[in-house]
Amino acid sequence: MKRITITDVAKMCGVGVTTVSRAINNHPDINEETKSMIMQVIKDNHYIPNNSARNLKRADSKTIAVLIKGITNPFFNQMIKVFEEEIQRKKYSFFLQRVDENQDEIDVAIELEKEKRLKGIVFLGGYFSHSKEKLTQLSVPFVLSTIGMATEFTPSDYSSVSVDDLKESYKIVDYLCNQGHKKIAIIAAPMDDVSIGKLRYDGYKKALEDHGIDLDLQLVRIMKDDIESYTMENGYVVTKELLASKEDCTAIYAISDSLAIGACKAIFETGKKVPEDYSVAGFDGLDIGFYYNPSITTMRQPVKEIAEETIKVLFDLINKKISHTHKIFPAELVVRDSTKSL
Amino acid sequence: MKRITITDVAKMCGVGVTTVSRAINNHPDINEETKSMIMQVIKDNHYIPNNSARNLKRADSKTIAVLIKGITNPFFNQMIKVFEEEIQRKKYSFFLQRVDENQDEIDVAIELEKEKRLKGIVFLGGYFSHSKEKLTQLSVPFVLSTIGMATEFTPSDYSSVSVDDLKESYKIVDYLCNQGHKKIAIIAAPMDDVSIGKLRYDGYKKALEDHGIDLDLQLVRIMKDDIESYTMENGYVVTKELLASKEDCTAIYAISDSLAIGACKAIFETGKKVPEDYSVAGFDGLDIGFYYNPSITTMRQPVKEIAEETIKVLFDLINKKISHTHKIFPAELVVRDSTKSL
DNA sequence: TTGTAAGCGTTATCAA
DNA sequence: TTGATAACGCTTACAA
Repeated sequence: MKRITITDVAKMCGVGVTTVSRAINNHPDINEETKSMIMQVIKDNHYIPNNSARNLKRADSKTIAVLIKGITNPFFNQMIKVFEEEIQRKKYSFFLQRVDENQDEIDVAIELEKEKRLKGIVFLGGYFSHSKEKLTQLSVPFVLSTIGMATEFTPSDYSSVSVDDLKESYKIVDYLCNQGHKKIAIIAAPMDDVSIGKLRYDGYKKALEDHGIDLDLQLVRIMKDDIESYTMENGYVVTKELLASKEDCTAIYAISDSLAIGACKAIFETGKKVPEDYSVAGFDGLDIGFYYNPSITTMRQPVKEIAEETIKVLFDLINKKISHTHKIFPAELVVRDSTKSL
Repeated sequence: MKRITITDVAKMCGVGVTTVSRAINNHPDINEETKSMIMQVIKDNHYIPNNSARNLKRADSKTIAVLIKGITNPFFNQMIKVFEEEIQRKKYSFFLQRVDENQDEIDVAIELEKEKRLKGIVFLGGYFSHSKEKLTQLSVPFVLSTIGMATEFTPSDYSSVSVDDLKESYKIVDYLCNQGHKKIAIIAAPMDDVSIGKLRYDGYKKALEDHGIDLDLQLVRIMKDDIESYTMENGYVVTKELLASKEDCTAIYAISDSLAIGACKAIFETGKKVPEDYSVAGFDGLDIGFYYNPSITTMRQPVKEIAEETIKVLFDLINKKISHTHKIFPAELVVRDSTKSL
């Protein structure tokens, strides 16, 4: 099956390629009749323009790319939907690009920017520890969404929209303490995580401190790095170990809802109950936390608002209305059935 | 920031563009020294080739695209991982393209095929009710993965790898019947679903029939079409209605695990228990089914095997080793805690 | 081992 | 309102 090009279409119609191009791209300077004639021929012959050629020639393209690291993370599911809606509402097209766990998202972004003549980029997931020099290689506006950064980084190099992971993490641990828990284990990220993993852990430490509870390193359990991070499986394996160690604790704070669910399963398997024997709390506000039995106490991130604001900031950046900004949304403590007061 | 092209690099290096191209593409006919010199210049200046130009010029490209409809479906998560591994093992590159719920996947495929000079395509999700004429517009090999088709369709137009949805669905309902259940409700797909939704429903009907149980339309509950299909929320809402209708039943068969979990939640909310008051069974074999409380009885699809075979079939097609084939894998009945015998 | 030059399929410029 | 024609940035004969 030979490929049919714009030239072929032009010949069939007995017009020049320019005219065909005009018809395709809804240019004004074209006779309505010739246009509809051309469109008919195109339809009949199933002609589809080659995007590579278009992108090559075009100077810009009204597309926003969303780069997402860890596409399996259910937390991103709802966000993607909102991104798509918002971007299309602005009459831009939306392009979702998965980036591999061990790929550099900036490299991917630069490549894509050239290929698709992007107007803007949203980064989702990952740690995002890049040098300023690297960042400046991106010549289109970009926004980090729900990628909390340790504050030592100078925030003037990029824009972001997220919750204050440290503060919100503090809140839920604070809640646990107020319920009378003193021995609170945490399922945390490996220490090389300088992003949300570190921030949530810091919030945990600070809350304990403020309640006069000494940090017990035996209760700090790190996700396995040979299992995908933040997953149910990881929470399950880590909690099994914790339980087996006979370490004394009344509550487990998992830094994601998925981890929390894995923790619950591990608890059930040892014949114990949630929350009767152990209170379990998560973070994120995933749907499954509501459907789980018991439903999971968590900090709910306002995903919809975050996603909407991300796009708003991005377009403000594109339209040069603003310089770099950092929007922080509050999370909400959702108390459900997986925690009890002592 | 001016864009830097291959010509710029060539000038900087004092060589021709061909030589630079050779360096980039690991061509053999190039002096090692000039090559490393060029690569150094490229690195220093952060030159990144424009993919649109490459794709435009290249005749073919060793890329396989996976088009997926309903990317939020957790069932696809594991498959994607396997696809990526397998494709990279064959030294091809992997491209994941999301297709919108109301987009025509064939159109997307054709466009992409031109743009990226694809070697092959995998379709995941959706109903895939396309005419033969439409199918022939695709000029590269493709395979439908886990997209069961009603058998009236002539299978000589495409290849597929999946389970026998009708047969496996029959098995789990048969199991329920053997456990003494006679009033088995089903959470099924809308009747315009001619794919797995219909097949699984047909399996249910056949199993009941073989057990001499009359089909009770009051127990056939259809997913809401204003809620995303096959989701926990949908199962939850539908089950709430079922329960409120006071219809008599002892078991609920949901045609996906996510639906089953939603069903459980609805049951809990009315103060009833699973499996004591209602047995609940799902389909797919999602991880969450294991972690849920109670763990969910389900038909586990061998996702890894299916994904691997999909790629194998695709490459056989590409290498012209075979003509269209349809591989069927057996699913496995996994009895867990959400069902009991009467 | 290297370089020149001809496309790949579009869109944009400019003249008709 | 139309149509040549020149790019866009790259790969690849072909020639050197």
